[in-house]
Amino acid sequence: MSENILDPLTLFKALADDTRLHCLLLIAAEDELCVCELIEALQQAQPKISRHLGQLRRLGLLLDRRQGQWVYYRLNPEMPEWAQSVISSTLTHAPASYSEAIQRLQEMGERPARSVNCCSE
Amino acid sequence: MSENILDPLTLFKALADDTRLHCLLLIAAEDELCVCELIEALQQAQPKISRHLGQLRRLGLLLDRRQGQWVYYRLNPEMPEWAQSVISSTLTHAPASYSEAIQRLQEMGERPARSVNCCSE
DNA sequence: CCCGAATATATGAAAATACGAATATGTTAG
DNA sequence: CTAACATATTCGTATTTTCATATATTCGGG
Repeated sequence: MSENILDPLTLFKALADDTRLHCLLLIAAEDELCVCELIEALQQAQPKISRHLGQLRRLGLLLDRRQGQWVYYRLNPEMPEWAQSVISSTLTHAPASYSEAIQRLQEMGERPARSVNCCSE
Repeated sequence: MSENILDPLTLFKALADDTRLHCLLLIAAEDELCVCELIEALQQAQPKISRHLGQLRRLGLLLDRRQGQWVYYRLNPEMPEWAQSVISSTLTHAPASYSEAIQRLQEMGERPARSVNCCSE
């Protein structure tokens, strides 16, 4: 089941939704984010965020790991190079709504501490 | 009217359809193609091709020019750099269906002659 | 001026997709 | 075990997108 090769159409369909695109860009910029951080950054309902993250995971774009009660999502390092290139090209454009989300992240009070990337904050 | 700035979500929605994606990739690879060539290459109905090309043109991704009875489409050179980068990264991946379309193009008998890029065939 | 070829657009109907609400699962603390 | 919190899933519906068909437009030739 694992290695469904990602084709361009599938990638672009995945990126063709505002919530999914923002999640991916934020995660690409921050390396790893948990669901509650994305909820805060994007000001969207929890089931909505979760549903889209699940979709991105099933497509092979994201990996998740559970740490205690939190689930962290990160880019799948096995994503094809061209796809990573698409994402990073997009990241350089940084639409306004994206910066606002980043700022909300930084202003967010008690962000759950990572035990692996220790010493964030 | 003219310079609606292209944002990532709009681009990805435009690329999230098989017909539009193939048209864009083929045009990106061949510099310029007319509608009848795309019809042959993609084996799709004329109104279908035309509708999607019109959409790509309205979004500012393509430019068209009429030469006699034919209408030629090419990439809009004013497209933002990040968007061009997205397209060219994708082009390097070249899914199977894409090569088949290219081949159909080459096997196509009487392709309309360009007067500007003169001397094709 | 009329005809045929190439291309564009309009019109519903069908299919795909996204959403909110309710609910389920899993984790930690007590 | 139970309460409380974080996250996931299901379901019915509303919205969006696509398609096929029919019709319009533009161009070149007779």
